[in-house]
Amino acid sequence: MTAPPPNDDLNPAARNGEDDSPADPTAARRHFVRQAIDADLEAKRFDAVRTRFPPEPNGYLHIGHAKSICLNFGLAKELGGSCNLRFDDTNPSKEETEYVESIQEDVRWLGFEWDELHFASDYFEQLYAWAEKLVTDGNAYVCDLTAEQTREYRGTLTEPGRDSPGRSNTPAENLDLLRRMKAGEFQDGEKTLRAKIDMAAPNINLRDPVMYRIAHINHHRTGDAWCIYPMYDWAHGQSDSIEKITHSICTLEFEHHRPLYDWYCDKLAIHHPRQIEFARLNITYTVMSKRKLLQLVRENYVSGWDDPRMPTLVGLRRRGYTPESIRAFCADIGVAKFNSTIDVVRLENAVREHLNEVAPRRMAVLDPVKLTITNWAEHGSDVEMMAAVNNPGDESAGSREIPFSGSLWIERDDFKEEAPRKFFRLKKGGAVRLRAGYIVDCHDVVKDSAGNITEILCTYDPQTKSGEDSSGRKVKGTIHWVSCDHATEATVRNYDRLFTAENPDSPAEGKTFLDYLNPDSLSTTTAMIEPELAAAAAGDRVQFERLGYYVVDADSRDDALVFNRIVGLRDTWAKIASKNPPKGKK
RNA sequence: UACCCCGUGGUGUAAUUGGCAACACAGCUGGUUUUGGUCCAGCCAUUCUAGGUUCGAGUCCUAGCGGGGUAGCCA
Repeated sequence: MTAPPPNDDLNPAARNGEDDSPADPTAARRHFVRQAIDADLEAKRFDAVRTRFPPEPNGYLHIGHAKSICLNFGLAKELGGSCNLRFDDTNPSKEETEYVESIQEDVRWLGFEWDELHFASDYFEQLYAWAEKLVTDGNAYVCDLTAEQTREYRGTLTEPGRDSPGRSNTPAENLDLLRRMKAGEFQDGEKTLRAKIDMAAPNINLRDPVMYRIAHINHHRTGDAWCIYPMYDWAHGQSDSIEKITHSICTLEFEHHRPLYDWYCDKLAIHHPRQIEFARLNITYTVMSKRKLLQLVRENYVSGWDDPRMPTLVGLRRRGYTPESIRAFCADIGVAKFNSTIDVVRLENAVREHLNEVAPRRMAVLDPVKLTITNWAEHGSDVEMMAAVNNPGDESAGSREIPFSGSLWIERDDFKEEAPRKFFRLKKGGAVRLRAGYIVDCHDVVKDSAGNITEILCTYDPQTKSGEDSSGRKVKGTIHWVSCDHATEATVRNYDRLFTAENPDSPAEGKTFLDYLNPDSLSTTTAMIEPELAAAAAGDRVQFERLGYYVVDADSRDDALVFNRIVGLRDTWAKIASKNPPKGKK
C-alpha cells in the first residue's frame, strides 16, 4: 500500500525532477508526466513504474489512442517498468469482442507488447466485495431514485444537491438491498448503489456518485453472471489498484474525477496509484471522436473502419503509414496539459521522413500521354535496359534495370506546348531529361480533332545516356516515364484529407461536420507502371518518383495491382504555380 | 454566472526550476541535385495584459483577460 503525499499538484512550481546533468540532451525533452514520475521515484513514493493502457472495447483505436499507447508503453520501457493492456469492459450494452481483438492487433502493430492482459470484468467479484465493505462501513448506500430524480437531486453547477432518501438507510438495510440487487430481484434502473460523499460538493463527481447500476444484459465475457455493472469511476481506479499500477495516466476530462479516484482508494485503504492527466490529441482536417468515426462508417461516408482516409490505426495501416512513423509523430508532438490541435502536416511529414529512407523508388505514370522518339530507329536495338538507382540517399538499396524504348508514357502534366518561364519540364521546342534515360528534344505534337494532345514527338540525344553522358548538355528538368511496350496497368487510389475544414468539429451555424467532407478525398485512376512493380505484394511501400509514396493495397491481386497513395512528395512546383496563376489558358 | 485545468513564434513542445527564450514543423531567401524529392545555409518572438517582489522574472506574488472541461444509471 502506498499513501499519496498530500500535494498532487502538477504545476511547474511543484515539480521536483531528479537532478539531471545538463549535459544529458534528453533531460530537456522530459515532459511533465515523466517529470512527475521521476519525482515520485526519487521520493520513494513508488518502487517502480507500472502503467496501463485501458481502452473500452467499443470501437477501433485511432491516432489519439496511439499517443496514449506510446506514452504508457513508452514510459514503462524507458524506466524499466511494465505496462498492461486492460479492457475497461464495464458497460456491456456497448462493448463487443470484435473490438477486443482489433485493439490487441493495433497495439502490437504499433510495436508494443503488454506485460499482462486484463479485463475489468475479471475484477467484478473483487469489486463487489469491496462494495460490501463500503456499505458496511457506512460509505455507500442503495438509492431508490430514478435516473430522472437522481439528476434533479444532484443539483446544478451553481447549486448544491439534496440528499437521496436512501442516504439515511442503515448499513444493514443497504447490505440487504445490495445483495438483492446482485441477486436480480430488481428491474433495470430501479435501484443504484451510491457512494456516500457530499451532496454539496462543488465537484459534482463527489455528489454521491453511482457505483453500480442494474442492467440485465449479457456481457461479452461474463455472460449472465451479473445484472449489476460497476460505473467507470468505481471500476477503473480499483482495477488499477489490483494491478498495482503506479501511474494511472488518462486524458484531461478525468481531471475532476481524481478526487473520487483518490476517495475510493482511501476508503478501501488499498494500493493507491497516482492519476495524471494529459491533453488528448487533436489533428487538423479530421475528427477523432468515436461517435463521429462510427457515424462515418455506419452511414457509408467511408468504406469501413479501415478506410485509408480514417484516422483509425487500421485506417492508417491500410493507408500505408508505418508504425515507426506514428511512433515518431507521437514522440514529436510531446505531452502537455494544454489543449492543442496538431497540424496534420506533422503526421504526413513523419511518414514522409521514414519512407524517404526506406521506400525504393519506382516509376509510374498516373495520367499518361504518349511520347514517341522519332529518331529511335537510329538506335541499334528497339529496347535498351537502363540502370536506375533504387534510393539516391541510400547506396545499399542498389539499382534495377528498366527497359527504355522509342515509345514511352509520360505524365500529361509534364508537358506544355507553351509554358511559363519557370516551367522546367518538357515543352515544344524544349528539352528535358528522362530520368535514368536520355535527354529528349520536343519538335512537334499530334492532336485529335478536339485539340487534345495525343502524342508528343521528340528526338533523343544518343550522347546523353544516363550515367555516361558525354554531351555536356544541361537541362533544367527531369521527368519520369515508362516504356509503352513494357508497362503494365495498375489501379491507383489517390487519397486526400477526409475534410476540407481545418476543424470539422466546430462547424458553422446550422452545419455539421459532415458538411465539410472533402468530395475529392479519393480519386481513382489507372496508371502505367514499370515492370519491376509487377511483383509488388500487398503492404509493399514504394516511392513513385516525383509523385509520392504508395502502398500496395489489400485489395490488390497479382493481375490487378492496386496502390494507395500514402502521402505526396513535397511539391514546390505546385507552390510556385499557385503563386503565378496561368493567365487566360486552361 | 459554481468549481477545476490551461495561456511561450503561424503550429506544437522546451528552457539546467529565478540567470543570454531553444528544438521541430510550417513559411520566406538562397545553395546543391539526373526526383521542382532529399540534403545544406540563412531569416522569422514585446513569453495573454497590468501591476508587484528581485541585481535579474517565461518562471514567484496580486488583479484582470482569454481558452478548455464538468450537471450519464457512458468511458
